[in-house]
Amino acid sequence: MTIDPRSHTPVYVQLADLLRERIEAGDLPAGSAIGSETQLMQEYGIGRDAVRMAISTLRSEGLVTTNRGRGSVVREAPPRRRVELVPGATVVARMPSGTERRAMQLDEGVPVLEVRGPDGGVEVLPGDEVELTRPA
Amino acid sequence: MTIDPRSHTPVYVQLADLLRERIEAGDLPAGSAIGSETQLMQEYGIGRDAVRMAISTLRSEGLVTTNRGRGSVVREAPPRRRVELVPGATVVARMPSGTERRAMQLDEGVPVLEVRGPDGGVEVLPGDEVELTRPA
DNA sequence: CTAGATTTGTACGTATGTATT
DNA sequence: CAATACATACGTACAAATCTA
Repeated sequence: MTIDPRSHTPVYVQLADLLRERIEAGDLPAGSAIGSETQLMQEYGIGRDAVRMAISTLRSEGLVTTNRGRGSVVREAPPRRRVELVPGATVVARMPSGTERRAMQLDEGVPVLEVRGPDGGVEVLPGDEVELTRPA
Repeated sequence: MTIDPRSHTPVYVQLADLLRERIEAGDLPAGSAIGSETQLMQEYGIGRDAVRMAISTLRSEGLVTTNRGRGSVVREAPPRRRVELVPGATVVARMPSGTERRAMQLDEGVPVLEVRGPDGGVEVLPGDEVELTRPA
């Protein structure tokens, strides 16, 4: 699979799709590097903008994490703990605000679960560490 | 509140924080325009990159939606329908993949709820249209 | 420990395409 | 048709964090 600069689909979308496939196929396992910006630029003959936008897309999908000076690696999702939803509770999923995300130390592309108990109390849980359950 | 280009916090983060505050304070109600890129560039004396990165941040938080030729407006969240979590079900929240997002016509910054029933069947729900409930 | 190379982050510029008004 | 507005994509430059020799 390669990239066609004359396609109607943007170059950065093509690169994002390509990398996403490789990740979901297990070709790029969790923790492995996806290549530096310079490498990807040269490998596909595209500009830095396109590379950065592709990586940004994958970051916002929670597929990779990026660190300055180190590069981007396929994200390793933390183990999920089961949280039982108590009777009378309601839940909504949403993205955290910037300050919220920094405070909870969430990676980009990780939603939160807002659980409202029957007493009206609200609890905000990291969406990548939790699996909600209703016991049988 | 204004923007300081010499601050250690990046200009685009400052602008995103500023606009987020105005949105959450109700100063910019749902449906209202946040101003064009050119307007924001001139108003704060910053470059187009900084403006676009700030808006991109808010988009990925689900706070605004952007349309080509029209501009960015504060996002109006659709009404949530209550979905009862059946006994024995489990739920995780995650971001949709690019193809998934396009197929479900989800705005940027909107997570999905992946509900696994006791029979093993999986259902993916739009995170902005659903409120999960466990009846009392 | 230091110096340099690598890598991403921020910020600017230009140009062109596409959708809406 | 023209003006406006965002999208894509290229370029440059410098800063900051990390890694390596």
